Amino acid sequence: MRILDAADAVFVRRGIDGARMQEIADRARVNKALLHYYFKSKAGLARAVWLRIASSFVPGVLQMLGSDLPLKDKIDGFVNAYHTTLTRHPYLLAFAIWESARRPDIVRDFYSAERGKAARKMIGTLQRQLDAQAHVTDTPPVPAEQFLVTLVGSCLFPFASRSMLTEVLGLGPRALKRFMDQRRRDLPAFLKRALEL
Amino acid sequence: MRILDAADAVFVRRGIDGARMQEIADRARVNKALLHYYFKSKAGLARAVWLRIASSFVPGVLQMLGSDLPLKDKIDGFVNAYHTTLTRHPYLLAFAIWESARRPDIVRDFYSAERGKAARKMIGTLQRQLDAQAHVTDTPPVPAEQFLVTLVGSCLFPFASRSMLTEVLGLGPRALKRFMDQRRRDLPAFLKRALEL
DNA sequence: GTCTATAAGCAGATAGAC
DNA sequence: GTCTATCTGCTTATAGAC
Repeated sequence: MRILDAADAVFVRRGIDGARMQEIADRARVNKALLHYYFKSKAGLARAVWLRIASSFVPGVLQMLGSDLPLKDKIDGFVNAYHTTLTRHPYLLAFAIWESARRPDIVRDFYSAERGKAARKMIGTLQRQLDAQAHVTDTPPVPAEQFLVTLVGSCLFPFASRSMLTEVLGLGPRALKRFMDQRRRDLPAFLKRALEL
Repeated sequence: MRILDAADAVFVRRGIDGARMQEIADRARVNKALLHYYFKSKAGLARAVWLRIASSFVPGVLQMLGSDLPLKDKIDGFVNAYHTTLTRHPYLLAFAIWESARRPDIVRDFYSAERGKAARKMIGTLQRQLDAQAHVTDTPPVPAEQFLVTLVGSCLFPFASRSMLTEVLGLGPRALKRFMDQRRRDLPAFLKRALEL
């Protein structure tokens, strides 16, 4: 739908507060009145956009992590998947972080009962794999929740903090791309090393 | 200064676009006109707040990372420092991520020539320590930039994504606190394990 | 369903008294 | 320096024609 695509682009770049209905209308080549006709209010449109984004970026990965793939393949799969999509959508993660912090209810809105249950089950599967690995290496097991957060954080964070990154590391656009390409290769190895995988 | 404190609180919670000069004035117990008298415009006030925040949260840590402390102590120090300050300022990181993504110039504004140089020097020190460690373990050296991003990302990310975290993991406030306390203890160990420190 | 026109309210900014 | 009062422009939202 043209309106949702336009709204997505504008909300993600400007934030819900910074977005203007007029800009969305222009981009969708309709007029403001039509936005209200379909979505009632700016908040309604923002909600629709948010749910669409979450639906397209979260469930697939949750399912993959909950599958019976070997742990190392999950790490590779996760890093590759988000490197691909977040490279294509550079503003998306900062938007998701900000709006989810500002309006926690829109997150709860998305994690309905079923999705929450699926997530819990995914954690269980991950934990069994980590326990098995701990058995092999004869070390204390790593809690699945902690590992998940480390994986997600170390993988996603650079996409959320690009401008801070480029300044601290002093990278131009070219060097930044090289850095991220290297990261896609090296991060999985680093994480596996911590697990002695 | 009362105005800056009030502006800080309001901007961090609502974002620059979502903040209202009236709310800042009320909180500072002055009137809107005075805000403009001191800071000229909303943008000017936001800039002042941003620089104050960055000055108080970044340089100390950069210096610590560039010191000649042993690598393991730096990891501990980093994780402890940010767990303390971000627990005290729960909205701060999401705000920093969002505004730095939306207005990259305010980041460049802060990383003036000297600070950029200090950061580069810090990376150099870190790299020497990682090289030495690679020599000890007889493994390929970890690039300092990559390690830094992994450290920062895995440590900071949960503070930026609290609401998503609690939903995916299904944690209440109590359980979340336990999770973060455990993380403060376990994350340094996990990272050291990857470096075989 | 899609448009034009406009209402109603609010936010940032300034003038000017004290 | 600090206040009250006010201006100006913009933004969401609706009314109503087609």
